[in-house]
Amino acid sequence: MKNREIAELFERIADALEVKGETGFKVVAYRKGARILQDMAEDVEAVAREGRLGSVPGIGEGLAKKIREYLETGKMAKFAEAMKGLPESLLGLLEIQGLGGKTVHLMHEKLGVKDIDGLKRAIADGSLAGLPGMGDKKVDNLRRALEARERTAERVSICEAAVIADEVIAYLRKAPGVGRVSAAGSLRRMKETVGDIDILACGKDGSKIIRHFTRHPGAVRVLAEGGTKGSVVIRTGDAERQVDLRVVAEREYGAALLYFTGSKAHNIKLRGLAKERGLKISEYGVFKGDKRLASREEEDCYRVLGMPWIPPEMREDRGEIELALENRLPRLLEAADIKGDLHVHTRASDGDLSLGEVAGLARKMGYSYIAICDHSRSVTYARGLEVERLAAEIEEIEAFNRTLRGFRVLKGSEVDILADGSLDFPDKLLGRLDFVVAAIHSGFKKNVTERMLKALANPHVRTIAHPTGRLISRRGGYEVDLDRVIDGAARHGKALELNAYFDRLDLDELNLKKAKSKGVRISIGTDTHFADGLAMMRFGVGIARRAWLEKGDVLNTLGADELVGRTAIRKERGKRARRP
DNA sequence: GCCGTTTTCGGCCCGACTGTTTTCAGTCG
Repeated sequence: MKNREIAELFERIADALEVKGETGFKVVAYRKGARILQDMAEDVEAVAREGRLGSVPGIGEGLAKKIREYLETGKMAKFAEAMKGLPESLLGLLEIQGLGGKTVHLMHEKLGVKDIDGLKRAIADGSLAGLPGMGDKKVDNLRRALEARERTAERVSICEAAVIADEVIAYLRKAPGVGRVSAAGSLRRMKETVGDIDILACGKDGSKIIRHFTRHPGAVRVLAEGGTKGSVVIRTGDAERQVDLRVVAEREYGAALLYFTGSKAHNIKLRGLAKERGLKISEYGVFKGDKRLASREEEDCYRVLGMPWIPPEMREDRGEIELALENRLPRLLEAADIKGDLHVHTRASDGDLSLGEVAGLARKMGYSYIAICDHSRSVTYARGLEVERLAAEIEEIEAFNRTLRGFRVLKGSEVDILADGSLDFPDKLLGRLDFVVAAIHSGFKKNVTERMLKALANPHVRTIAHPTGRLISRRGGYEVDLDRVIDGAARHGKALELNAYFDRLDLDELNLKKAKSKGVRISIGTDTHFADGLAMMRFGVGIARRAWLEKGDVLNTLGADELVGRTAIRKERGKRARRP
């Protein structure tokens, strides 16, 4: 799939044009094209082959031609042309806060700055300050931006962002005269990683609330402290994270929340739509001339634009506005729909908790079941269970279940898919289980696709855990042809997992969309190993919502009887089929 | 470069902030 490659090229063309001073709408068009390609669940090659490039909104004649050229020749003449005379390293300067195309162009032209080191030298020897429009403060800000860049990660995991935001929001609720408080930005949209942490509050006296905010005990630096906006750097562990707060009047809360939640592309589409109708939309409301039509609630703003409220997770300009206008938005999966967790470890393998402890926590979450899926014998580093230990665990769970009412522990396993695609336990043992998750933990480059397909064909397997194996902060994942795995799951009527652990979130939103389009159900499991792990479900649900999954797409919205009953029925069918 | 039951040319989201200016450009979200 070349979607990302081509998106990257368009992105760099946009950067190069910007640095060459060709700002404006051409640059925007390339950036938009890049985003569309990245968001596209379909393989751009297939779309091009079927002659459908022209019908993708945002891809016109020009971009379509360049895409075809790249697919056919592996090259894009426009890219070479745009990069002519520009060192590649120059484009990296655009990532520095406060540096845009104009300034980078000027620095390159007048001072011969080519990269970050060149910029540092130009700051140090004073030549930068000599540029027109460049004063002491700008130079100083750039110096600080360079320092900050070395200290803070570009994006943080949604989990880390949520923990910080939850804490700061709780703290802000104690501010004098504060009204509603909410996370905004990509955190509210539940993106798998988050840039800055954005928080919105309302209240009569913005300055007082912001002063309270900048006095947060974890704040190591205050970047801004005004009447409507505050910005601090908060230290968590060894990292520093920027948290921005905006305070608006209560009557503007909805419009401001809509605006600060984004995404930018969603906002732009909405504003264009408003304009077509003679309206104007800003963070202060939806206006007709000077008349404010809506601003208090997000719902009001959407309503005067002729559509129902759009869930934040959908706000990416991926067709949600068009659907909303036709009143055809899907009813997304909700946290309350989840009846159990389908991937949980205990102390028997590498978890921290006993069976009783994890079941107790699950009950507190309001679940009616969990599936205990400890590792199998080959995963020695995780104390994988031998046959006898799994048999013992099965008996332990059965005995435990007899003591319970209104809750059930499902007997499961995260059984390893071995190098030859066979499973780490014999079928007879797997047949005693309620829920079998198959997974790869070794041989990431060895026939992964074939092994997964073979596992999916086993009648006892219900789902494949973390099907790409990526770890967001650490590694890309297995060498796997996921399209074939999705097709295999569809063929065998099996599910695929959405692993809700924050560093996995695997399948990701694009692959979830693909799976849904093929009719493949998704099992959401937290893969929990410790007490806080079950709560990761919120991220799984968030990503599922970003992929537009509905209740019916997700396996663990079923009750335990239905879930296990289906297994039993399938096994029965399998047996009958095998008997001539 | 994209787009169009107003348009095939002339539009293309909106406002705030900052720092540099003496009326505005650049950048950001």
